[in-house]
Amino acid sequence: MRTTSLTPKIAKQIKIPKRNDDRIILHFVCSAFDYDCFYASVFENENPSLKSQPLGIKQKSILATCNYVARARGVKKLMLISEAQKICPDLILMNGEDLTRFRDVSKKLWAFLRAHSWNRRVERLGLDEVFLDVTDIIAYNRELLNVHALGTSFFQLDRNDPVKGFAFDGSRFYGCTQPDDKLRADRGLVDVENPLCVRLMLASHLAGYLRRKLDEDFGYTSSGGISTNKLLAKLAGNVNKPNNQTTLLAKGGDGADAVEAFMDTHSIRKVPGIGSRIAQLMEEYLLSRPAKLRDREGNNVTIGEARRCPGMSSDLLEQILDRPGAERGSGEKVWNFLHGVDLSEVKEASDVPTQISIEDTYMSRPLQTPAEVNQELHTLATSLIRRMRVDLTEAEIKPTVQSNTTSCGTPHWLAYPKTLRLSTRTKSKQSIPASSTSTNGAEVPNFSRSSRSAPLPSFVFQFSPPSPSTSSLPSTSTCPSPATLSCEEIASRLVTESLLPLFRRLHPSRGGGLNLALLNICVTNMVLVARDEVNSGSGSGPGSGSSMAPGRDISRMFRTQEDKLREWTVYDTSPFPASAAPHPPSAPPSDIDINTTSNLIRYTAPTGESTDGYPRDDEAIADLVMMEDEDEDEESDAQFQGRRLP
DNA sequence: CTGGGCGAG
DNA sequence: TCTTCTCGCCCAG
Repeated sequence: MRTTSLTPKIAKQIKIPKRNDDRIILHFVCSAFDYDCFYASVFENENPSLKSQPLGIKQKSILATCNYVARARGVKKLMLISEAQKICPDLILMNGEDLTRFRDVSKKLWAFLRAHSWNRRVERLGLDEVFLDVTDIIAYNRELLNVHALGTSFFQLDRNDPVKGFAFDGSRFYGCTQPDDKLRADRGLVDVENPLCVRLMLASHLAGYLRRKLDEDFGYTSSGGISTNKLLAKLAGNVNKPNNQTTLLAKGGDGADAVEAFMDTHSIRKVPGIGSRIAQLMEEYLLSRPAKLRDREGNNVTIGEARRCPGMSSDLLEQILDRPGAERGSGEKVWNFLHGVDLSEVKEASDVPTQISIEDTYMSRPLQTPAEVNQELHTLATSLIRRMRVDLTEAEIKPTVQSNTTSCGTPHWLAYPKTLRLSTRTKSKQSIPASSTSTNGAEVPNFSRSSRSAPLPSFVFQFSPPSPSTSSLPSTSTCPSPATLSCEEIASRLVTESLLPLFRRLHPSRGGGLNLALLNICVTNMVLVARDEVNSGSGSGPGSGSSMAPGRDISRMFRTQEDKLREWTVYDTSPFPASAAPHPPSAPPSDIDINTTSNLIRYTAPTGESTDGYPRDDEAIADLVMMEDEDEDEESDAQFQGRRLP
């Protein structure tokens, strides 16, 4: 069909992307093998006696993952619980539907790595993966290197403190390399004349140090990849899992391009950034072309095959991938990937997420009645409010990570989400797997989510002590705060005033037979609060912030290197004040622009009266809801308000 | 700005 | 049986 009619442009010059070796990128995967093994590791760390027993993590009716004791007994991840229990009757099952504990561990590990960065380029991917751009640290340490005493080198982790760091043997790589010619006498040795080789060697020792600390200090093993961009670092890390690292060398022992050889062994689906949709489109094209690629089982087109396909080019790929809504420039992006080139930057660490969402699925028993929906929305909304308090607020005095105490300062919001979104999915009888392609025009009505959004009312920002749910004490005992509302109270109001109107927009038909397999609620569109002079004490809402003084606010985000590393030294456990007194010992890097750190918007609080935009007027929203309600059937409203018990 | 698609784990 | 529970980016309208 469409794709097969594409013809390579013959006369056009094909540009071959050139790798850029300026950067050094590290990639870590904690408790590798697969991401959800991380879940098992978290439970094992909470309760070490589990390590010797078969442990499974369940989510709904399936086993999300299991530890290696369980795997040795034949239990597999993604198995049905019933099946797993048949195979292994003494399987210990933990519920992994609530991700809180995994998030907490993930944050801790991420904070550790972040403390070692000099440039804030520390990007999280999922809960258990992190990229670091360590170009600057490596450049600095390369200058320190004494080529005549490589064996007794010292890696400096802090520019301002020559003692902070570790000793290493600079004549060798740490961990594994790729390629790794075991027959060569110079295996693992460094070509001192080659600057890139030296930088990769240094990075291998840094990665090794960080992985050792992750293991020793936190109890999490990890795999690591070391290369010159995110793509290569990530693929390299896959080579020696779960508890080792791989440095991708530019040249093999024979001087051939090792990166290209390395890339060519992978199937295109292994490339992060080439997902199912892109891979499918590429395969449709490639498998219809050369005879060699055609009649073979499985669509495992390799990178080498795609790259060497006659006429293949950035432009051809752009055509192949062109479809309504397609990302522009993805042809060039994929063409770059095929050559081991990835121009994307490691994003800077951000203190606030761009969205927070909570969802639950009801596959085995879809929700049918509005009363059920009401009940579930309440549960979800309560979790969402709790999460907002955890992830979008900060106590005035920041707790130290080691002591793990939540200090009793007046918490304040770091950001206000502007938008609330409700998504649902109905259970469809004939859910067609993505692999089956519609042959002509008629797109498969692939069951997917639909959503509606509305402004998030500001009463959700009424404060209360941090996470009363996790405290064993009655919530009144600590940090009494004015204008305190519990998560449940806020959730109830949110359901009736915002979520139900949204739900009715999504599902105008009344009565039962809703057949919902998924509910998701999400807050997004974050507006960062300038948190300088915190308006402590007030039940701060989006309108109550004082005007900001951006200078101090930003400098606070760039604490000095000593400050950050101090968090991880054994002897100094003193908490540092969050907004310490004027503290400009080392100026923040001038090249950092707050606008590039995230796509979050800074919130400038109006100094006087409220503005026409944000913050909104609750009453107006309430009115809107009332008006909408008016043309609704009252009986059905009563159904929505009703609480149904299981 | 909204609603959907895709890609990551 | 494409499963679970997310998060982020990008697009068109």
